[in-house]
Amino acid sequence: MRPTTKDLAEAAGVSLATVDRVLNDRPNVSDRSRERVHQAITSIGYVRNIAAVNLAKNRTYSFRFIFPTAGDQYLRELINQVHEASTDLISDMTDVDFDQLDMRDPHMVANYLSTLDRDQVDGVAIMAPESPQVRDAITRLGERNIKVVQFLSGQEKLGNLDFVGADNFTAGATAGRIISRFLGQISGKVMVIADTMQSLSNIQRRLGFDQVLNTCFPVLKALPSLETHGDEARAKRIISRQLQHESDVVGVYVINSEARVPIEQISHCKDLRSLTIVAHERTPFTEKALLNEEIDAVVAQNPGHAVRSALRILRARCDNRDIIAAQENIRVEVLLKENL
Amino acid sequence: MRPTTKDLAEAAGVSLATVDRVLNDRPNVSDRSRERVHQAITSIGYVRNIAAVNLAKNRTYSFRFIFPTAGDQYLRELINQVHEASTDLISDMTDVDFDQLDMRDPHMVANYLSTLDRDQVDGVAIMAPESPQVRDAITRLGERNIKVVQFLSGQEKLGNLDFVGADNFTAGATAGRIISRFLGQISGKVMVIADTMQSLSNIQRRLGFDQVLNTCFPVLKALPSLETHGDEARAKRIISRQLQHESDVVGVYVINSEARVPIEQISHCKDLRSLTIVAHERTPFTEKALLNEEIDAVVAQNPGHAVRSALRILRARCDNRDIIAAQENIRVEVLLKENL
DNA sequence: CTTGATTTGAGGTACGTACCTCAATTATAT
DNA sequence: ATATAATTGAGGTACGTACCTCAAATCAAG
Repeated sequence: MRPTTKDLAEAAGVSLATVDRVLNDRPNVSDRSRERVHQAITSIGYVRNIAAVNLAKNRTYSFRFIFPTAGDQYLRELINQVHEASTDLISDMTDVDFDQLDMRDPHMVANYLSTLDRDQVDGVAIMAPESPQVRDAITRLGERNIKVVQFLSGQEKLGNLDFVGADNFTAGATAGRIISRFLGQISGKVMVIADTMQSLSNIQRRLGFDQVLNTCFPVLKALPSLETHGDEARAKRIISRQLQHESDVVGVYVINSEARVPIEQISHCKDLRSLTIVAHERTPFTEKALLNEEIDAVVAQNPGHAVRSALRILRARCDNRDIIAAQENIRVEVLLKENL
Repeated sequence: MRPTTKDLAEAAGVSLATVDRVLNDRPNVSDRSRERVHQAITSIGYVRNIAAVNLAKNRTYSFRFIFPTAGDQYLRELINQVHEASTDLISDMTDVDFDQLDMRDPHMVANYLSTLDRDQVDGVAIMAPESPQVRDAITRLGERNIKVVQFLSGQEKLGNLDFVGADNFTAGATAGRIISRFLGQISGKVMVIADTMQSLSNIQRRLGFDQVLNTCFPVLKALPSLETHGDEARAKRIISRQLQHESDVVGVYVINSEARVPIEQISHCKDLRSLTIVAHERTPFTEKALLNEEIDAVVAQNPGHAVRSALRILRARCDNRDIIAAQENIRVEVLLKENL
């Protein structure tokens, strides 16, 4: 049988009340008593029974994901994963929900965050772009003791805020290597398409991509980023124009997670199979395109892992527990036709 | 507040005792009462409080991994992961340990399994090759109500036994696509090296590999598998002989998880960087070789995920809970220099 | 030594569920 | 209708921890 607090009290030569005071950081304990309890903990190998703690505290957890309203298939998949996590965690005294905000209005986002109440929400996972207002609002969340993790965006480590998501420089570099190795000795130009280059994630991916192409594969030239702003008409215009101007495009890299629109536009001008195309994130579209061999590889981060990781981190922060860094590291995955 | 058994009894119009009988499948409950309780469960949304259940049952879990004695770096990493999981789960009333057996002696393995006692072990994760004796012993473990998952081996679904591990056909096919795409239009022969081709996993990887090469990349020819039997001298002999006989070897595929020995042998005869090499599993050796660009890609399954997945499944089986299939699916990962 | 503050111990209740006993009620077979 | 079996309810204890109160013991300062 595992030692209990009672055994611990006995081993430390103090009363249960004192053990309780030490374990829960209550005042009025002499240094000597505290020391003796801590020694006893290691000597008899006492480990708190979490089930009993949770029961006694009768604590429930309530976490919320905050997503943008925009977004196509990948966002939908993230929301699915939140739903799944929600049903999985219900027996764990944890409620999970989400909200969607228009991230183009930082003032509104900050406003929303300032209305969050500690009585209703213990922690939030927020997928929002950098902005001073939002940053301040997040800081004030922390002051109200609402835990925050930055979710798949930002990553500009503000303070000691937790971040969940793959490293975007790595993701871009991985895309760069795949596109280059798949092209072999073929030389030419590579189109780079993004929704926006304002976002830190996209900038970092671009940096990683360029670094690999420049240092390892100088026969390839990466063109300046085209920004679609999520606008289908604009995408069509700028993509077709570039394809007319540049004669020897041999590859395409779609930086942001919603690859459907740009690649559909390219398919109107060129045979996709004649290009080497790398996109990000597994979606119904990228899956189908991989199977059709219309695109060649997808660099992805597992959305289910990301959601669960964010929740584990929030939970650990609420309990003042350490997080297992190795487990929370979101990998940059490479998906090919075969390993979907 | 969440409804408790008391609320449930009230809602169902029965006593707490009857609710308890229904929830824990005890005898002597009329169909009518059972029905009313079940209806009340859904109508008030009752969910068992797991913390309280665990506390009341005061149950501890004890799981054991069973590994081969042989093996090099990948096995060591698996053992590390078992240690980590062990410390992570200690606060979850779960003990985790492992044993190593000489898998070349199926009789001894079967014997070991037959000595396992339900009082000491609730479940085992076995990494053992197929064999009639072992299969029988596993069946008898089930009869003694010890839960079993097949771990990273076997996969010949015997009965409804759980399997943890990536699909090996997929893994081989993925290796095939990478090696072929990386070679581009280069034609030539591809060496295939394994420790043994007796193992089902290796056979399946080879099948997947051949399928991709044959159907998509006919300019490449995969040579017959070389079997090293884990013997360094033998590896040296057969590898150098093949490299002398076959003039146009352009790629190498190492099927089994311990790539160190075969690739070191190849390096004595050829410049590794002039070959396109794909191996399996992330180990200190493959990591270093990827960074040096001596090997080009690694097809891997995350050992930490695998260990945790096996433990989650064993735990779920002990509690007669369903498993979340999506979460337990071990992915075939592709590792390049950039996304290590 | 006295006074007041700090520290300690004893004992209680609570959390939600499991599991037990025993008596009371209801259903079924004869 | 009676005997027997099946079902139900009431009430208890237990799990390990948190958190509370109150009195007793110890300590520090004057």
